[in-house]
Amino acid sequence: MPSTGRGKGPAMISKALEQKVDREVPDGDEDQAADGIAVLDDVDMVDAVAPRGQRRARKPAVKEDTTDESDDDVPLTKRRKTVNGTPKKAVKESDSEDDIPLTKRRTSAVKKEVVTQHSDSDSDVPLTKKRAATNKRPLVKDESDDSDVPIAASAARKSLAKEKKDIEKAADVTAKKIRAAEKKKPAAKRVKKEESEDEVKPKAKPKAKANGTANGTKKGAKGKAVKDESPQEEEEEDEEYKWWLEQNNDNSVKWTTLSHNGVLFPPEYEPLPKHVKLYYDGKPVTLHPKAEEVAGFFGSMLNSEVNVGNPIFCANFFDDFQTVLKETGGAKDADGKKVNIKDFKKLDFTKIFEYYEADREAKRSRSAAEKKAAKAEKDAAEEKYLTCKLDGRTEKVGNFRVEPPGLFRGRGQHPKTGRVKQRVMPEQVTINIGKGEKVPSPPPGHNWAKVIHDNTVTWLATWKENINGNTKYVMLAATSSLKGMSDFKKFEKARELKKHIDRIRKDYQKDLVSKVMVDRQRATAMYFIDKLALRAGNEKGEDEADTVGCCSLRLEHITLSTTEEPFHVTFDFLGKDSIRYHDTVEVTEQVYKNLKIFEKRKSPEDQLFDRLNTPTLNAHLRSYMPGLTAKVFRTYNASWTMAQEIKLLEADKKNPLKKANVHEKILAYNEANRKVAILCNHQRTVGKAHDTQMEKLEYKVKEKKYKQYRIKHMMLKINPKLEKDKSFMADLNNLYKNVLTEKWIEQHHKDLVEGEKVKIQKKFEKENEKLEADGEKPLKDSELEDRLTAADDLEKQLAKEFKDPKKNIAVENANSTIEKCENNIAKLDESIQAIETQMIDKEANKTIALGTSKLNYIDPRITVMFCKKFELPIEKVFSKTLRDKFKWAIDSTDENWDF
DNA sequence: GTCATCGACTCAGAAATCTTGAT
DNA sequence: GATCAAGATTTCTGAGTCGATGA
Repeated sequence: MPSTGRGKGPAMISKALEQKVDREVPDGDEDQAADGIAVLDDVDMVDAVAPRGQRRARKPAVKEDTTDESDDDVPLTKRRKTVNGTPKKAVKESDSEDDIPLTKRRTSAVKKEVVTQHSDSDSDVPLTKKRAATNKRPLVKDESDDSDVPIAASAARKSLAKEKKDIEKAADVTAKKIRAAEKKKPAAKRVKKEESEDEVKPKAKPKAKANGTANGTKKGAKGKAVKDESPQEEEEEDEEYKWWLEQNNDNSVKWTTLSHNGVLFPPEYEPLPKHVKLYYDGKPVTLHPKAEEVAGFFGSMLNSEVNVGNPIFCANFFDDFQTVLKETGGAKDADGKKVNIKDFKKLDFTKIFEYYEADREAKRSRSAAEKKAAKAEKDAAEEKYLTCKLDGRTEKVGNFRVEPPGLFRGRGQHPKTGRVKQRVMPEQVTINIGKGEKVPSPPPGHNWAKVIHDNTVTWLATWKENINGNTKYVMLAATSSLKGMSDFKKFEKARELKKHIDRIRKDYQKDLVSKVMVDRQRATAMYFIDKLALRAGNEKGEDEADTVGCCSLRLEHITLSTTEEPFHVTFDFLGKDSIRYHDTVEVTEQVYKNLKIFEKRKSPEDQLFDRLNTPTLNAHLRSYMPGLTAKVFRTYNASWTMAQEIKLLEADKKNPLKKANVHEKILAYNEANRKVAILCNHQRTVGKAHDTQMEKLEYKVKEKKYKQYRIKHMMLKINPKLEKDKSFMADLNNLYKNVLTEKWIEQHHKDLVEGEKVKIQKKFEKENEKLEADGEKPLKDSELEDRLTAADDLEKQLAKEFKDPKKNIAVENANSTIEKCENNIAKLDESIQAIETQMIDKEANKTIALGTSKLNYIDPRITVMFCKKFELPIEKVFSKTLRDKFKWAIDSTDENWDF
């Protein structure tokens, strides 16, 4: 694991160091340099240290003594912490300000800002340099080296960065407006509002239909999503608990009564049939069922290249497999002699894989009735676990199934990936249930680990997994009231940040030039968290994948630009789930300078922000707003971006979206959604079939263009004078030379003939099947041969056309006129356009996952507002589950709602 | 008082399953 | 209306965040 590199940099930033870095940084725009990036020579900012060496709040020297700096030379991890884990600064500020209404606190904050020379115009500088990325969703893949970086994402991120300038300006204006409005309110009311901010409930409209469409129409008539909403269910919905209409100010108590039926254990292991064996060194071996089960874990996933192709996965599996073998008496050959399994490469799981594949295939190919029966049986077994009673209400349980044993699939280079996840026994499971409620029975012959009655938590059952010692929980479904309330509070907190964002931004811009290293690092980190939506970046252990977030970035994860592209930083690191973040962004000159300073005296594997960690950062953020953490910025920026994108759509009076068709409305929504997904770096792996699917679409386009080409030739036959029409002939030649090459036409002709043959053959076979079923004689083979001559004729005709299209493409319909031909060409044009739009959309979504942002980051009320404003049925953008999850938003939001 | 560890929760992409639409 | 592939949705469980806890 790389060293933390903590405390390697100086505690204070000397003027000499600043000047040295100044000489090193590439020449930038003079105006920009003058724009609020001066070194604060006149304001001596220091880390004040308490007499006993305890860290003190950072204050201007004019107000506090400048003392020993030694503490700043001490790595963070070695430093003494602060009161109750909260740095003194936060404590001090909250001491002095916690009791003051936020609106009043703001006044003092503004006063502080006045003393600085800093201008906030830095925030107006676009994050990335303007790029000639005219097409937001390029169809052609960039030829750059970063083959696994989402190209579309990268290009779109650039355009998003340009928009961010306006988005931030709007945020600034909004924050000021909110505070101005609150200032006008009577003081008593203001205090009350701020105190209960977290508890404000969305207002439900009197007659809102919880699950209906946004515009009040009946739910969509198609699809399963709506099919399973029976009248009975609707009736139940009417009696449903609308928590958003009630006040509940107690955060610690999650429920009063709770009853449930426990958890569902996976079925016992079914040993393989006797003839299905693991092979070692070419010979079949017999294993104890326990070892066979483990071999089966690996054998059944041979097609999962991402796992079995990973040497760590294989090594860990083999290690655990050998342990199980030892414990169970090892492997034996056909004669019952012991086989020493010591070389992974000699293991052959093919037979096991084939067995499980055949099993999967058999399941897939069951008849509809069989599938239905199996599902009914499964549903019946699960029924009692599906719901629980919480405070007398029926609520859905989420993951009531105990995770089955298998191989741990750690993402990326997780050091434990491939290890055996053991079967969870009832003796490991703790049940949480209401006092006096009937405790669910453990499986026969077993006991629960414990039964507790803790109403301050939301889980129903828990156990520890054996790989990382992590706790697993059975919790309520996302559609439950508990999760809904929690979701609502999350978005309200993000909305609360809206009021403070301008001064937070001003403050960190100011701190970017602080003389105190820790402040300057924190400000730079905040800049990244705010502008790039980076995650906080907790410290990670040796036994986890090496992934980072903002605070844990190392020098090796950033590259500062050279003179050609001043003030650009390239980020290249693995984030959550080992998803690569690779992007070059433009930063302000001051941020660039800071990074240069932070790099001094460090190695690539050292921490960039060696004086910062997530608790310190979050403690600082809490000083602005109760409950503010780095994570809130992601929610805020995602929702704010979405809301601004929708405002842009609204502002487009030339092309009113309200009048557009449903498809265009969905596209517009997805386009905005995509911007949020790009901001949050939500990626997905490119589907295996993506390239072939794109090729198919491309072929379809060419096919249609070929049809146009033929029609144009027919037009020449109908009206030979067209040959003198320059524009007509140019179109025709262009189609031939630039779109349809000779080679392509030749191949297409072959495809057409082949297609015709297949069609004839299939029709023939089908007719024969029918005849046989009716007990009649099948058609003779000679009949098929006769019919196939039609394909031969087509082949001859196409060959002639290929040789001399002008002469041999004949008018197919005697009634054809120039006008009819033109109509046909226009129709083909429309169809081509539709396919091309589909291709652009498909390519744009190739590596970007829209779901995560829709599910977790975009305030659902923005979506509901969008649907109501532009008259789009909500089910077009929210699936059934999302409609259930966000019932509170659907029920309480109108078209004028604003984030 | 400090700080590593733990507990409880949210967020995340892959895989599994279901639905839709073209042929 | 049967079949099949593509697309949409749901499920699963690993990976984060962040506050609390206790040595």
